[in-house]
Amino acid sequence: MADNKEAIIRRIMIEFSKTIEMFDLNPLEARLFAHLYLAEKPMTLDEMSEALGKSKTAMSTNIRSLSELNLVTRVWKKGVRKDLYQANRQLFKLFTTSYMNKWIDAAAHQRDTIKEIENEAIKQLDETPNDRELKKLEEQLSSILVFHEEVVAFFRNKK
Amino acid sequence: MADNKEAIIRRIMIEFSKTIEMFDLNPLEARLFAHLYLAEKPMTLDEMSEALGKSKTAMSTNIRSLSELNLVTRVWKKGVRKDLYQANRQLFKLFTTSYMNKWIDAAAHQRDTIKEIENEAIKQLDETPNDRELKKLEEQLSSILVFHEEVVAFFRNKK
DNA sequence: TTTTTTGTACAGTTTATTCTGTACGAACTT
DNA sequence: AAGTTCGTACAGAATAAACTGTACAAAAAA
Repeated sequence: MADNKEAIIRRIMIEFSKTIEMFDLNPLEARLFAHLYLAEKPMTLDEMSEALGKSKTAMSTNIRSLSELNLVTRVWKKGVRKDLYQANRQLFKLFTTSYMNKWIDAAAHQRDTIKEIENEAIKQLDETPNDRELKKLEEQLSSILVFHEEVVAFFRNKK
Repeated sequence: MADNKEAIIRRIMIEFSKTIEMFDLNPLEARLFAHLYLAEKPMTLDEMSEALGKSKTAMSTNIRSLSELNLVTRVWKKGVRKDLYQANRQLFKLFTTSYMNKWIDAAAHQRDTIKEIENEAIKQLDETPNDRELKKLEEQLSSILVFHEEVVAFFRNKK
């Protein structure tokens, strides 16, 4: 009977982790979060290391990533000297927010870069207005820029 | 002057490819698409290989991935014996559609798997209704299932 | 038919990512 | 103060991903 529960937990870990990985987390980050989520209590680096069978160094680096994504929080508990981390619990909001923010930041940055290139092309086109190849290039840049703007708007829109 | 155009093309390739990679394409797939998009004409595997400086084998496997994602299309041209591929051109629709479909498929599949595990837990809970740990596990499964349903709905909604 | 050309499967190599063990500074304990 | 404990930086090892060259089946050309 206890075996059944263990088996269920193992399966949840595997499947839940897969889903979390879809949000661009590496496998260990995913398992770490899944474990903390199921544990429902703060854990130390040593405990995580023991539970997942990975080095403490790996816990340290991966818990930091999760922390930067606001997926876990460091908490204090009187009398406990080690760092304690716990999983934040509003799954959907948590993952979609950090995921979309990443998209928006990256896409906006790419858009700006494309815009710069286009400005450069326009400047050169001023000097040689009859350069048909350059003209075509500028048009392509324009369509790629529109694409980037649509992507940014798309994700902004979903928040 | 021709140098300027080359430089612009090179920069577009780099930046555009980065954006495409965000849609879960590997670097070569991304460069391949970017190149085909800028070329604005169908190309053979040998031409791509030459243009990107990578093996023909790599072209073959990566163009197939792009094709499966509906990002490129194989076309026929009278007199040309080799396979010809061209980039599809409605960037935004192309990328968002294939991206979201991938999300929806994967998330729905994960949801079903979680549902199965939950059914298993419920079945066991019928046999041992007083098992508080098992009860808690079932509740956790339920919340994870809700999460999955929200993810599926989220992406369905955006199409 | 035989010969050439084309696309791709597959094995092995190269390159990139992930993970571990050691080492060390900072903070706590005695 | 000296001695522990803790978290993490860093270099190297293990693992995974990407890429190449060889080989070969299918189709076209001779």
